[in-house]
Amino acid sequence: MSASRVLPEPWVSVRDRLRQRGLRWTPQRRTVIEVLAATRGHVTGSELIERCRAADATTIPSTVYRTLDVLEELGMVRHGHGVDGREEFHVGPDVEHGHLYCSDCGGRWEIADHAADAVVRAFAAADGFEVDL
Amino acid sequence: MSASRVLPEPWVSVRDRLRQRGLRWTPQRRTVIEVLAATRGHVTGSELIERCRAADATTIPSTVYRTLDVLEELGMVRHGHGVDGREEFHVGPDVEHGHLYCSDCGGRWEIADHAADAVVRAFAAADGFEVDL
DNA sequence: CCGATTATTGCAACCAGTTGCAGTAGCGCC
DNA sequence: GGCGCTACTGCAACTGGTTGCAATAATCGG
Repeated sequence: MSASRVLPEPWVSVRDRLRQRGLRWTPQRRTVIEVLAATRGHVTGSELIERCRAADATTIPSTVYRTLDVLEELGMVRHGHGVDGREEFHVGPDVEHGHLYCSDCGGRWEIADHAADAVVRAFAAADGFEVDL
Repeated sequence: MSASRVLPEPWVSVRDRLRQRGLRWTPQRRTVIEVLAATRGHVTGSELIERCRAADATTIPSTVYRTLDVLEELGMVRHGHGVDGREEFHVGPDVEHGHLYCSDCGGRWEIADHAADAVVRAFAAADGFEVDL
């Protein structure tokens, strides 16, 4: 239970990918990555920090955010901003996707693939833009 | 020059529209509205505050934000969040529009009308959603 | 295994924005 | 013109997130 489990798939390679880039594998990064590995879908910055603190009480916000920056560069997460402007992270390597927010109930849906396609095509047709959701 | 000029079109009526709703016309709101009236397109929250302070050094942030909330309810402004998650206000009564951000240069374009149309239609066709940009 | 290099951490100060509260002051009514 | 109701202001504390800097500690080469 308390023994260190092996990280699930996309995450096992992170350590080596960091080192290949001359970056370092630290206990703090390990904590963040373990939390992310146990997370699916979306998290806000502060949720993430809370969970990290649960795993290691000495966790410090700025370190978490900086780690997330690095992980984003590796393509392991993607960040965006919710309706309220708060930081939100998509734990990937997920498919690219967009969101739809319901102005009545505040809920959120992911944009269905075929709709996303249609949108991308719409922009391409209209202005020649290439869209990266 | 320093005499109080009459506010330009969409703004003249604000005072009365406020009163109709039981809201009040205060010097602070006047300042914000004058600044907005002199603004076209987009502003961030802090830009707005800076400009208000230039007009009246006693301006206080929370008052500005609260005034913006009220004005949003009147439909005079719309707020959203830039790529960096910072508050951004569209000074209206403008047409509805969306934005496209260039991931290479960081620039922003407004979404052309016909493209916006296409997007709205795409969602309607895909899921029956009604889109409010 | 040790020492040098330098990425990373922890901290503290700061920016943008929000919120609760007590005092102030618009506005409608007489 | 004065009164009362209550919306609004100013403040201070707080949330979420970012940044500069000195100290720390991964990692690499020998």
